[in-house]
Amino acid sequence: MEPLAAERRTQGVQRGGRAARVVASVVAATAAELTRVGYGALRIEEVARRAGVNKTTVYRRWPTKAELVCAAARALLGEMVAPDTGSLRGDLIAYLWRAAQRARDPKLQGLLVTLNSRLDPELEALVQDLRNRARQMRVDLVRRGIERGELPRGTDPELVAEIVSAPILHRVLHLGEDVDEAHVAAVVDLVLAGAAACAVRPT
Amino acid sequence: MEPLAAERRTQGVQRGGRAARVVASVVAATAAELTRVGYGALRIEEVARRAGVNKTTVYRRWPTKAELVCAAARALLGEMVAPDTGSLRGDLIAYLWRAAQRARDPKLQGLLVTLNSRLDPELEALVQDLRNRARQMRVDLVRRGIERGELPRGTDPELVAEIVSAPILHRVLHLGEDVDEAHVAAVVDLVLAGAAACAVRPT
DNA sequence: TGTTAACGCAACTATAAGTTGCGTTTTTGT
DNA sequence: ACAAAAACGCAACTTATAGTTGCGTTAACA
Repeated sequence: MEPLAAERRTQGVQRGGRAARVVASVVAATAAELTRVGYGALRIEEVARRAGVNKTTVYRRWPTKAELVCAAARALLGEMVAPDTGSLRGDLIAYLWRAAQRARDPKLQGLLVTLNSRLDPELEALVQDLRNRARQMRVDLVRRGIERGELPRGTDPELVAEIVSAPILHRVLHLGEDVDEAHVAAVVDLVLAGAAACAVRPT
Repeated sequence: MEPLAAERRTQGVQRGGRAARVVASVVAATAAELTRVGYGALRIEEVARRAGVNKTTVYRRWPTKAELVCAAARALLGEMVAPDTGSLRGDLIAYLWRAAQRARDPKLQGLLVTLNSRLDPELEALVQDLRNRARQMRVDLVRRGIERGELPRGTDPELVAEIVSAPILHRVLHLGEDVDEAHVAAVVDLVLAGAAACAVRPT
């Protein structure tokens, strides 16, 4: 029984060989071109030229534009590791600041804009998965803070996680504006104060 | 001195005549096609077919895809009127609930996704303008609440406006998820409680 | 009612997408 | 080391869509 083509495409690439070099350069070129011209105007031939390979090579490994962009996203968007500073306030500031930093990385700019643009149903599944992981990490941070007694029992961790992260994510992902660490801290402090005073109950 | 072509394109169309009908049907078809296939795959010829006109008619009035989408956005995205319920809490809930409702309108779906996707620099100016107006309206609501004494003096109205609106806008515009009125109220209540307890000073 | 602007239609050019066949190079397995 | 298999480069090709042009026709307005 031979391995499926889909597996060979993304995993079965030999480490360090020619194939690995091709994949790496095409992925980098895809991200660069996405930043330069965006998804709609992304031309496979130009990606190939920029990567120093023939366009048939790109077409054979990634038959569609969506698969190419998915591969680039998987390769360049590594998992975030959960912070653990000892306090909820520190964890939230650390997490949101790192998330903001990453979102401002010029190399990831076009890729993130593309993923947030609902351009292809095939990209949506990947985006959903990435978002769910990140969201779960945020909720877990808040839940841990509640268990530590930093917020009242009965506080809804999902609501707090959403309210504290949305202002930062909305700025950097949606508006494309920058944030500084003081702003992150101001948001976290206001929301934590609200949660402490409010004690919203999960429905 | 004859009127500029650009003015004739969007304004000088005679009321009720054939031209007005053409503009209206093309604008509607553009929005519908944006919802169906998105900006990247938007084909002028298909818009024309759907609008019941010839493609040359569309090309003559709107030479580029971006101008066509801009015109559709201007025609379909009317100004929001500021709420005035007497209380800051009521104003914020009313504003955010209406904004969420509008963002969920199926006819506007594709248009809003397009405007949020940074697909064309020509669209960005329009988007910036729309966003700035909306943002200013939210800040004014909060500022009025502070002047009424509903929040402490020294509260930063821009920070509060951002934190209270981002969770809702992030959900409906960025994530494409739905919100109910109870959720809007929960967000507003938590943020107002935080602002009351925090009294962040503008820098 | 005549003048003008807008529209419909058909044909055209140009560009990009995507495919195929074949020879060459690299990797892999023994 | 050497044969088999996989991946790559190259050139040529088909197809599809974008966008333009010229000309005859229709509808609005004074």
